[in-house]
Amino acid sequence: MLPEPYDLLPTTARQSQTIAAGDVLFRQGARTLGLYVLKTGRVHLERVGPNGERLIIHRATSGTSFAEASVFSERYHCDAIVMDAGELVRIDKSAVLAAFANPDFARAYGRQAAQQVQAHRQIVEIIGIRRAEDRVMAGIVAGLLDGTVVDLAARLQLTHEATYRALRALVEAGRVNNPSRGTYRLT
Amino acid sequence: MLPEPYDLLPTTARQSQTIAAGDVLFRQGARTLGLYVLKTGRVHLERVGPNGERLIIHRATSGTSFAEASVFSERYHCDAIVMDAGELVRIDKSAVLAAFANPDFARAYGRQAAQQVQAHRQIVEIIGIRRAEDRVMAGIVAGLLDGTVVDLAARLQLTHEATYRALRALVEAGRVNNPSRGTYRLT
DNA sequence: GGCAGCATATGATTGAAATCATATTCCAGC
DNA sequence: GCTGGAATATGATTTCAATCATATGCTGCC
Repeated sequence: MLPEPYDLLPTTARQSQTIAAGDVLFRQGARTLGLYVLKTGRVHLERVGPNGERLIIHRATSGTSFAEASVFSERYHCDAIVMDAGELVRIDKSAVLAAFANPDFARAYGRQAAQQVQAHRQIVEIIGIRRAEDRVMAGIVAGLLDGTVVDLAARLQLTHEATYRALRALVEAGRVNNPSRGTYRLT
Repeated sequence: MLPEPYDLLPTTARQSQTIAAGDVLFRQGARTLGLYVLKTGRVHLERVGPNGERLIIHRATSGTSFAEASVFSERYHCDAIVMDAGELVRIDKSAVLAAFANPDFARAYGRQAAQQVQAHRQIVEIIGIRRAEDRVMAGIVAGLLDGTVVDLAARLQLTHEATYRALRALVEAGRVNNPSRGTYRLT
């Protein structure tokens, strides 16, 4: 099943496809087809700077959508390149635009988008915390430690070494529990 | 005039108010009234962690909206505290929810939200760049240097000193032009 | 016109996270 | 049940941004 709000769209609006590493889903300047929901694998969105630098815009991970803004645009503004093989669903631009006439879809979209914006703002604030220990603590408080420590480290823009060290310091300070290897929770 | 998409709402949905430093716009747990558009001043959104830590969720700046997700929620999930005096507009939750029945509003909302999500993802990617020089370069390529260097530094989560040094290095490397004191642009 | 405050700018020192290295545990797949 | 790869974990070293310090230019305002 697709994540909200795209589960409300007719099945005709979706198109599943498998992707292999190196595949290019779209190129900067190409006509927009719609957005994507990544089931498995990894996809990078990249843009080439004026002097030829490759600038990563976004790294899409399993279970998330990307290129949502393409629904409102004529052309893609970046390249989408598959890093790891997997599966995705393409969702028709026209179907999404049409669905905005349905208030239920519109509200579901709005809710989802507003929550995502909020989550991103919080991430930016947390990443702005300089001390690794404080940053990891904030990340845990924000509920970012749902998967592995390696995942947490990536979300916090820290190396996993720094994250492990911060976790140990937090455990030693009694602010975090470490009931078993690899599991940490708030005291 | 209000930023998109709130300019499409009836004027009855808005309520202007002046705010003073220290004012509390809402508290965590309070019934939601709606979202806010900050005209001038500064507002912090904060949440108290389980162990009493104050965690800043977001720092709203002039011209931006905040608490958008409250439209879809019964209770505010954080505190909103005025840091610097200014003016804002409160926008009724019910008016926004009703407006989603208007496809024009819904699409404008969707477009705005999708673009904001995209911008935030890019910021997160850029902030993840370790070397100050590369980070500043990416920031410039992304068009983040529209105001002062101090503003750029804040957006990049760098100190302004590090940002100035990076800019000088980029100028010396011929990657950035510094036609006059305080102005930098891509070569 | 002078003063306060902020942006610009850069040098010296410090500190903390990145990097490099290494070991163990866990799990999936053969 | 073995093997390879990833997560967990921690130590040693290096690097580079933060911090502290200082100076100048610019702007608004009293």
